[in-house]
Amino acid sequence: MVVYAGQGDPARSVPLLWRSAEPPERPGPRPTLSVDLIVDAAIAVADETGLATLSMRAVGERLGRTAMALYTYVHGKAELLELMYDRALAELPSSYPDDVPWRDALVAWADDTMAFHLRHPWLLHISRARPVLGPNEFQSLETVAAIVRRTGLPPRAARGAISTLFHYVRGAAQSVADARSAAAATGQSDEDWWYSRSPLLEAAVPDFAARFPMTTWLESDPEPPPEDRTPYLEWDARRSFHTGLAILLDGIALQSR
Amino acid sequence: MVVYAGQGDPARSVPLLWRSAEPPERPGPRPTLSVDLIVDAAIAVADETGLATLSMRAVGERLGRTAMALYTYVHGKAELLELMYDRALAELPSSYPDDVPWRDALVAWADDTMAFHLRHPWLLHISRARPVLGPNEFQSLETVAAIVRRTGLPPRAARGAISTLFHYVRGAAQSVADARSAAAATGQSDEDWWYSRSPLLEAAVPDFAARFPMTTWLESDPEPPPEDRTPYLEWDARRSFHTGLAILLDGIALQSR
DNA sequence: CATCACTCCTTATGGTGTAAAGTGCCGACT
DNA sequence: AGTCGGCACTTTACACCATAAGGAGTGATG
Repeated sequence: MVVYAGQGDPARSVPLLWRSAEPPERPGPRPTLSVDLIVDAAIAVADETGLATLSMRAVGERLGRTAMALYTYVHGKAELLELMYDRALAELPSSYPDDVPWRDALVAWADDTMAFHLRHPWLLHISRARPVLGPNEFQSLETVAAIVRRTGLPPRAARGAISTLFHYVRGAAQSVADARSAAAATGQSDEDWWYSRSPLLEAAVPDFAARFPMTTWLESDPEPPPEDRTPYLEWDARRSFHTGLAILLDGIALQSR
Repeated sequence: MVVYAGQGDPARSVPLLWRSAEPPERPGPRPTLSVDLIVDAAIAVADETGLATLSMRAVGERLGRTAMALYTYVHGKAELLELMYDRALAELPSSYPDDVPWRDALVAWADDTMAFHLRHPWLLHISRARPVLGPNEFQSLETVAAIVRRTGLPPRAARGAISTLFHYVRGAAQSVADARSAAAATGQSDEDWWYSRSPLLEAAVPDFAARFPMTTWLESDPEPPPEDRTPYLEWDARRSFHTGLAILLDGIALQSR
C-alpha cells in the first residue's frame, strides 16, 4: 500500500501549507495543541518506527492525547501526510554555489537529497503523482532548476532532466532504505539472509549455472568486500549510486552540447 | 506502507516457488483449491482493485471460500505476495533477438518492462530489497543481462548498468501508475485537479513568480498538448520516458567504449 | 469399520481510520 | 454578573484487517 498526496480538501490544505490563515480569537477553551506540534510528532513517529506504524493513535499518544483529538487540527490522515511531506522538505539546502561547475553542484545535490531521504525513508512511500503544492516542495524544485538551468538546456529538456534526476535519486534511496528496513524487519543481516537461502536454492535448482548462464556471468568478478561493517546490500547500492549518477550526468552533458 | 518480499520461511517458499515438491497421496478430504488457483485469484484482485484492497478475505471470497481456507496452502499474506510476484514475472519476454544492436534491444526491453508494470501496477509496491529467488525473477535478470553483455561492459559495470536500468524503468512506471491511480482515487482528472487548486495557490501565494523564478522559467515553453485524450500527467511521463532512457543509454555507450 | 491426517469453518484478539455524540471550558454578549 | 454558544477533547462504536486457536466433517488406508 502506498499513500497518495494531494488528496486532501484543497481549500483547507493550501492555506494550511502556506500558513496564510491566522486563527481568530474565539470563545471556548484554548487549544493546547497546534498543527505544528502534531506534524512534528508525526514526523518523529515516522522516522523512528516507519510509516506502517504511523497511526493517528500513535501520534496522539506521543502528545498525550487520544487519536480523535488530532481531528480538530487536521482533517484526516491524508492531510497530515501532506503536511509532513512538505514540512520535511524544509530540511533540504535551498541553494548551491554557482561558482562551481553545474556537474559538481548536481552531484552535491544528489548526495544531499539521498541523505535526506535516508533520514526520512517514509518520504519514499508518499507518491509524488499529485504535488502537494506546499512552499517547500516548490523550493526543492527551484533549487535543482537553478542548477540545471546552468547546463544551457532549454526549459523542456531541463524538465526532463530534472524528472530523471529525481527518479534516479529516489530509486537509489529506495534501494538503500529497503535494504535497511528489510534487515530490521527480519532481524537478519544480508549475509544471514543469503546464507539461510542459498543452500535451499542450490537444492531446488541444481542446474542453476546451466539454466542461468548470464546471471552466473554477472556474478563472476565480485566486488571486493567493504572495509567497514556496512551491510553488503547497502554498501553496494551506495557505491553504484555514484557510478550510475555519472552515467546520467554524462547523458545530460551530451544533450546540452 | 510497503510490502517486503523475501520474508517468508525460506524452507517453505523456495520449494513452493520452484514447484519442486510433489504433494504425495494422503488420507483426508481432497483439496479443492491449490496454490496456483490462489495465486491467480490474488493477482486478479490486485490487478483489478490494487494492492491496498488485496485482503485474504477478498482472495478467499473470489474463490468461494473464507480467508482462513487459504492458510492451508499459503502460510500468510507475505508468502502469497512472494508467489504473486514471481508468477507475474513469467509474463515478460524471456529473450530479445541478438541480431539487432544492443541499444535497440534495450529500448524494446524497457518498453516491454514498462508495459508489464503498468499491467500489474501493484508490483511496484513490492520492494525488491530482498530478492524472492524465484525462477521468473532469475529469468528476468537473465534476459537483461544477455543484452547488456553485448555492450562489452565487464561484469561489474554491467551489474551497475542493469541496476540503473531497472530503477529507471520502475521509476517511470511508478509515475504513470501513480498518475492513473491518483486520478482513479480522487475521481478527478489531472486537469480538474489542477484547476481546482491553482486559484487557491494564487490566492495564497500572490508573489509566486518572484519567489520561484526558476520554477516559473521551467514552466515557460510548455509542451504542446497531446493529440489524443491521454491524461496530461501520464502523457508527459510517457513522453519523457524515452528521452530519459536515451540519456541513460548514451551514458552506457560512453562507458563501454 | 475404525483411524487419522487433512481441509475448511467459526470464533476471537488486537490492530486500523474515523463517524457520532457527550463533557466541560471559557470568551463574548446581554 | 450571568448566561449562552462554540470549541477542545473524550468516549464509544463501527467496519475493516491478519491471523491464532480449536472444532467439524471427509475420505483413503489399515
